[in-house]
Amino acid sequence: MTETPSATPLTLYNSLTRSLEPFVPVHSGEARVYSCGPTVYNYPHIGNMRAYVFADVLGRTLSFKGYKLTHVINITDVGHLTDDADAGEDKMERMAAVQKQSIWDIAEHYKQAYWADIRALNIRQPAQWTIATDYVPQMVAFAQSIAEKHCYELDSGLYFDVSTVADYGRLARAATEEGEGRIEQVDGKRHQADFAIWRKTPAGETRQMEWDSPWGRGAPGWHLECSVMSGEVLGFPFDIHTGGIDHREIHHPNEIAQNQARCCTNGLDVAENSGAKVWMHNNFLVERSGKMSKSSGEFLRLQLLIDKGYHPLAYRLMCLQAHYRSELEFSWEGLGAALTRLKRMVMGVAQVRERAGEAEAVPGPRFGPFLDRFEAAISDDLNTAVALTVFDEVLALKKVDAGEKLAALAQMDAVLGLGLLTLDRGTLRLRPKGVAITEGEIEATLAARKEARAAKDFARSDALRDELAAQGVEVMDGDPLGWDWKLG
RNA sequence: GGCCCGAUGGCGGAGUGGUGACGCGCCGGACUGCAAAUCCGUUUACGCCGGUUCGAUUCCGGCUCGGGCCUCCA
Repeated sequence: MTETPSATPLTLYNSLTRSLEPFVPVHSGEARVYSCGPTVYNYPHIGNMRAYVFADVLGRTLSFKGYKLTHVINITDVGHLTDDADAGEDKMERMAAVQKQSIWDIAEHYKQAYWADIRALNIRQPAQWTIATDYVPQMVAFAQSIAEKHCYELDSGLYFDVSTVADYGRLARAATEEGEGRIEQVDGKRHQADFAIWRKTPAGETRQMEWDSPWGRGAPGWHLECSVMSGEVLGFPFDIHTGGIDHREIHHPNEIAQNQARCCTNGLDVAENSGAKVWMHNNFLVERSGKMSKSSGEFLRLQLLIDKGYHPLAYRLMCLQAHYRSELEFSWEGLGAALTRLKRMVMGVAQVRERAGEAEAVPGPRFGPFLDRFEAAISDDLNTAVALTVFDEVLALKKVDAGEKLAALAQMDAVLGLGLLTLDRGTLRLRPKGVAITEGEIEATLAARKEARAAKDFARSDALRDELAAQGVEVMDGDPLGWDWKLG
């Protein structure tokens, strides 16, 4: 019997070719990944966070496969307009006006909120966070380098002529011509798809964020930022560029066009010409009541789930149960299901930990086939849903060495990122925001109930249990914790 | 109008040309004073109509329904 000695090759879906491709790093043994991060003009909603859970699993998988990972996530704090007609307001400027704060304060506040969510979801820190406003000089330089051959100037700014690069829009699979004329046109644009590289501050106005440039005072275009930051930090071409599936239509095709111009290449027949070899996009988290849209006003924040008593890692598990390229249906019921599963996993691992003791161990041959299947699943375009089932199978194995089992579980959790080796049941018991009862009161009532039970006064003990239930506390005699919050 | 995607059991969600993943729920059992928690076991599916095939949920065509993008969004 030959154990599979060689690791399963990593296969990833490349949006540019719309096909699964074996991962071949640009630099041997390395993986350089750039992920489109948030525009920090508002809180992220849980759908936004799915993109970072996805990017995190990708990064963890690359690490698991032995690649030296360099991951960069950007923070956009300027230039992202409220619409794509190059005529809208800057999102940052608008929120600053609404909240009567400086744009810098807005950026800082929402950046911190985003980072809090990143931590709560056990998303690993990237090698570098790039902040757009830190790269303005480089953006100007980038723009200058492509201006002559690929851009033209209008009163409102410097525009990129999409006809100057081959295969514009191939990523989106969109026709470049026609157009229903449904978006507001900017006077003078040569092609509907042309986009702003530099937006001039209108005469007589002053923006909170503006810089000098050869085209006058103004701000960089949104698409320019990602081309500049990814190229600066990772170098063209780098391995993988990730983002939400919505970016596949506009933002990334524009980024690719800029990269083609910058690299002085033309056609996209050679993947390197797009700046990144592989473009990956996660699908949306959807909610039946409508799309998860910020502009619709209300949206689900991670903090809301926490306030209701759902541990954030239950949301991460919910994401992992589905493939990143599939739409995922959000519901409270589904989130509750994930929390229940997470609790059981955590309890199972805790038992293994107890029996394993302190001894370090490595998984023996008994675990080989399982770990192979785990790796095969994760290597198959990140099939976390199947990988999870392998984890569960290993957890359920009887009569195996606890230390070895723990080591096997640890290897898998390093990819899943659920923190299963450090979490305990108590940590998952989040206090819902709405409840008034204190834990001291709960303990007191539980003590009284214990006495009643000892005295076989079941009427009283049941009454006390009902009393707790009415306040959102569920009594569980056979559970190590003894009680838990009831979720609405 | 244009481009694209999907349709799997109560819910979510994998996957496959032929032995019906998995999770949660339900049901049964163990445990419990009774419950809950936990553990064990069990149940239900592949939108409709054709075609290819020895055989299709899986491939092809049509239909119906749903969704996304084309306008800010991960």
